[in-house]
Amino acid sequence: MYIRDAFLDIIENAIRNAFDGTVVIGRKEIDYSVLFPAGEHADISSSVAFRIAKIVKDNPKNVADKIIESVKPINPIVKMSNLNGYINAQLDEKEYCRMVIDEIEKKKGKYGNLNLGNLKKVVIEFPSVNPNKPWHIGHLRCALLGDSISNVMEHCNYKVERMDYIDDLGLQMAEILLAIGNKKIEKKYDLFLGEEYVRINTEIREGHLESKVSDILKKMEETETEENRRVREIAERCVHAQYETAFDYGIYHDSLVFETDVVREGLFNTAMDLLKKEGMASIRTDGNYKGCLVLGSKETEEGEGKVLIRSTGVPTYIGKDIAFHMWKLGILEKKFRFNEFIKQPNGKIAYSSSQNGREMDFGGSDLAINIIGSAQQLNQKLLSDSFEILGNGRKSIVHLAYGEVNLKEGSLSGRSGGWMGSGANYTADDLLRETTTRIIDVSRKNKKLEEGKINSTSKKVAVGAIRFEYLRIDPLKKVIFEWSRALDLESNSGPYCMYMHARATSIIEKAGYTESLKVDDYKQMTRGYDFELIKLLGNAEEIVRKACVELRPNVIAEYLIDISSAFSRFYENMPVLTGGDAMRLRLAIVIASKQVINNMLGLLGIETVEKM
RNA sequence: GGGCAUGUAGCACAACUUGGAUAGUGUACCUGGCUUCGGACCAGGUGGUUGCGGGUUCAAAUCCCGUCAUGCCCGCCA
Repeated sequence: MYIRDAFLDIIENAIRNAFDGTVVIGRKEIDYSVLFPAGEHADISSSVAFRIAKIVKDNPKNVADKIIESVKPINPIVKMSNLNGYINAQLDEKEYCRMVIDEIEKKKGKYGNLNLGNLKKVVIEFPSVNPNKPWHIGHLRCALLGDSISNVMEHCNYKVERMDYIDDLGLQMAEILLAIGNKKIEKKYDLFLGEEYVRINTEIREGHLESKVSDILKKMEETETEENRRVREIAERCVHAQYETAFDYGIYHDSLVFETDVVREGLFNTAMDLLKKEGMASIRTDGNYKGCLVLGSKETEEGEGKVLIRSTGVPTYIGKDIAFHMWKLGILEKKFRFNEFIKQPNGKIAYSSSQNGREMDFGGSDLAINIIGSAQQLNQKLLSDSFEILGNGRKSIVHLAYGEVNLKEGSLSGRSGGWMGSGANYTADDLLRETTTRIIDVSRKNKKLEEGKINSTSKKVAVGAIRFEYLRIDPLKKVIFEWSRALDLESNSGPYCMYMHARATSIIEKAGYTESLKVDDYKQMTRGYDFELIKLLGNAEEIVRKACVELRPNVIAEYLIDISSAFSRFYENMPVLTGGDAMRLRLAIVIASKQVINNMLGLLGIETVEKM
């Protein structure tokens, strides 16, 4: 960030001096005029003269000249020039290289971090998959986005809580109860449930099972029934199975909230009472919604609004969601209690809401980010609108409406079995298995790893490949999944970046260094491939900021491609070990590059390897 | 009918929030490079009416208006 700031300082001062304070232009506006041109023109540039030209009614070229005349360059900016009105600055490559390398050396794993959050708490909810099926490749997109955005926000100094919401009530669970009976389980539990769910839905479509389902549903929604107890048990067991998948991909959580607890803990009723008191919900006395509690004031038109409690007294999904968010955003006095749910491979315990747990420091934030598919846009809009009122403008819900994943053949429906394939299924488990197999083949051919390490390394590379392939795309875009693309390991890929990291490692090892080395001679620095790389490495903070503010990890993926290919060009063209006088400097650049690639991959949740 | 999102080389993406210099990257296709720190690599080339039509501007993929196409949503389902 400092190069941008240094440049802004210079320009801001120069404008003040050049126009004796008669031109009023905000720092923000100057900031927006900054660009990093691709060509030879400049290392950093500003188009602010065009804007000022309009104010002072002069032509941009004259204005730029005037500004440049009053410039006092500060290191590492050494030369300013005017080209057709653009104010171009040149950096001293030796000085700038020293600054960037020192900074990376100083901050190491924290290089690229910045303070945007001031430790403000944010609850990030993902992927909230129903506990009756395995995660498919669409759920995986949600989970990876949530996980990566959590990483990024943590590195921007937010206090992040990774939350999962488990809908263990509702129709789909009643159907599962009916489907599985006392069947023997011979495969992974989530897959077993998923297949049974598809089977029973075929039967429901063809037969007369509706009344059976609604009987179960009714009993399930009552507390203290066998069905109620059993459904929770199935849900927990299913989530445990789903989390095996999550852990394979390096996805972790802090807290899980089960829908049964939203209702059971009395939290739902408290929430609805509060809504009534605030005049935001009312019981309808006639019309279609007669006898229902409806979101919307008494004056709301007939037929408008959303049902929160049905005339039968059973809460709706949206009703429970609102209650849940009132807790999430600390609007309710009433609290959930939590118990240990599972110890995760990263060493942290995930806690779940539980009848007999204890109160813990979950929820109660001012900011909630929901990573939920675009299909839920309307509900999410209702939610965030409600909370603008409820929270007096201090509470906000941000819905990241990511585009859903589909197949060429159609949707990945859980109910009709769109996620089931002929050879492999479109599950997250199968995707990882297929990708790992593919990577083991490549690894064998390369003969860089001893046989005993091929499997574990290839799994890491596979996770990197998949995570990168998902995260490199703008969250809002819809995705059509294809095996051929998923299994592609070439340039714009995770393995490519991981490969460059491994290459860097191997160069450093060959040079006989393990840690860092001190460089005091930057004379060998040129304006070639070395400087192109250094300029990129210097931009990390800018990139992380953008990714955080926009909730778009793809910004980081894009950056990784840039650094990795610049690094590749650098070491292909500027030999390190045989670099003579330049050897130490080049080695330092390799060490710095390795660090930045490692940090940025880390934000995407990709673990680096030393060899592959 | 109303709302939201998307539309950029054959294919997959970036640049759009904040207008700025020749619209970037990968794949595919064509050409070249391993006795060299690791070829999951590098160098060069072909390929673009930024869906379409207007407008604003010194300057539009980017902003505004209109229009077309695609997907999703609009239930006392979740």
